[in-house]
Amino acid sequence: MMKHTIKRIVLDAAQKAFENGALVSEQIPEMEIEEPRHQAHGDFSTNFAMVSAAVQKMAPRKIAEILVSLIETGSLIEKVEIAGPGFINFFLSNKAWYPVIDQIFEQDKRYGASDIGKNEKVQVEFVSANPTGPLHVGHGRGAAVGDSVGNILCFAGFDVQKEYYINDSGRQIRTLGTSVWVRLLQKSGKEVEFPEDCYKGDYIIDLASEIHEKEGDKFIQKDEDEAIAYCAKFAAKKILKGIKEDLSDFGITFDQWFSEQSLYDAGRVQKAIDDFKTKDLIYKEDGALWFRAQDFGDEKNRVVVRNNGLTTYFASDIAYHMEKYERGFDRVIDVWGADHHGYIKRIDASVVASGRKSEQFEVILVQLVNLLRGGKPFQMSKRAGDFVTLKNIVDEVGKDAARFMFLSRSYDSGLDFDLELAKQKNSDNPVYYVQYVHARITGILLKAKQENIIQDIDFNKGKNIHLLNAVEEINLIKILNAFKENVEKSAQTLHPHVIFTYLMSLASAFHSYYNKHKVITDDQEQTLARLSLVLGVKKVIRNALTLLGVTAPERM
RNA sequence: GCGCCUGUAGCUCAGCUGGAUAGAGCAACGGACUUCUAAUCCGUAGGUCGCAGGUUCGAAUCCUGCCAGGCGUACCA
Repeated sequence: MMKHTIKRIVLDAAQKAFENGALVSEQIPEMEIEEPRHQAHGDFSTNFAMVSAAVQKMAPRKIAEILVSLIETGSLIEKVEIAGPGFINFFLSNKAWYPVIDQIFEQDKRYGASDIGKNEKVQVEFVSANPTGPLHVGHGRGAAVGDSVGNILCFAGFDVQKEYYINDSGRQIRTLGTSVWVRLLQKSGKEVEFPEDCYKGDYIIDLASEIHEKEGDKFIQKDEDEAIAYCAKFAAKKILKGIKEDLSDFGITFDQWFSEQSLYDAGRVQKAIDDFKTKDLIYKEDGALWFRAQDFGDEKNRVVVRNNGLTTYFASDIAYHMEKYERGFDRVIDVWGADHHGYIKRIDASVVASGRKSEQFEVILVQLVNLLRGGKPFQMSKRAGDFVTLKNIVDEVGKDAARFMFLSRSYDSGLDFDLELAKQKNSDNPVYYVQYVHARITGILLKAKQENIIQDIDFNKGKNIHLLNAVEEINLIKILNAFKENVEKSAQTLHPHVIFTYLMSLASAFHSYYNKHKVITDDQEQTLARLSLVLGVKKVIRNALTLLGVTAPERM
């Protein structure tokens, strides 16, 4: 919001300059107010003079001089300088920053929230793993990203719904049933070879044991199809329950669990195909029905109904995405693993074909997780069945460390996740660095309460803010002020690691301040000012951690 | 072959809707605990931003072409 004020000042000065004839054109080209990297360049800087050079037919530095002469310095702006090729640098007075603290106290849990979303209805769909096995590390990263993106969009003023799509229909469920059934037969003492294309994990054997305990050997006599159907239903239900528990332990809840089967039951898949047929977007070839995806930018046309009469996964996905927009979402965001990237264009094609804009469909492609233990790679092969589950990870390193690690860098890059490192309770592990700030501040506030300096460790109004004059204090306030911009940037780019980076810089500034200045001193008035500042820091740390789904502990 | 992602300090990565001297953590080296939690801080050292062109007053950032790595390229899900 500070940026806004500066922009206003620049625009006013430009207008004045035009009115008194110093500038020849009233045109204002696209200009930036930015925060310079170096302190020597002030708190804010604008490239106005440079971008205006062409329009004004004047040297940038000359334009800068005209503007600077019209900008009043005084209470808020300490000084204005011209630098380099024509940057105008603004140096703010300490006083200009104090309102930030008041805002934190006033807005508390809403501090940093934005309204850029304008209540737009957005759906974020993530994880959506097949209920054929437990969630693994890759799902964990997708879950952390999807959940945080949802939180951040919500905080930025979007109307967000989080959804999990359950692929409870189709061949993989039948394969699951077969897998369990074969294990069940083996359990009953039958010599049956385990099929190559079945799920090999130990959890299949566990499921078979459960059925065996409940039902005994009764399935050996039963009709194969009937038995497999029973096993499939039993296993899928059980596995889905496990998935829900694992996600819940990971701090994730969904607004809706959407069943693929329900699309078939409601006739929506057929309806989608019929709809495309009437638009002449479907044709028959080699006994199969094809969607003209190529007409909408895909590399080739895609099958929706196979020559055996069965619909493809793509067919139900078309119906599913149509359904999303019919539910009223303006924007649909899917979080997928990078190995599905070839699928984007085809869904996009179907979305456009059904009358929506391409911009209304976005995919967050999360690159793969490379699991390590003490620097050595871990094998994760679903085929062999010896993969590391999300539950393993959460049990071993904890929810907070896992989530923070998953969000520590952009999902555009592959992630090395070292279990040994995530487990360490020291500075190698960034989650402690940040949580420690929250705990440390709580410690200070508790001490202040004990000494009767404050009534309660949480209070709702800053005191003696004007006494905050140390460089480190002003610096901290500046970072606190930047929280909202970071939320907005994170929401606009759909990148939660922006919040991670922000947290690290705030934590660093706080630890630095803590080591240099004592909060509680003999100077009562100053102590109150500093307590207000650190409580402000505490609130912002909490707000930011909440967006990432990480807890803010009172003590560690 | 084609498509998506990546290539920045010894390692892991920020910075990428163009801005002024490219940042952080780890590792290395040297310091700071009688103090509100040393799970911390301060300092030193470390870089042809994969390579080559182009656009621009200005390029790690945008465009083109190479090179390297990961992933994908089904009438599977």
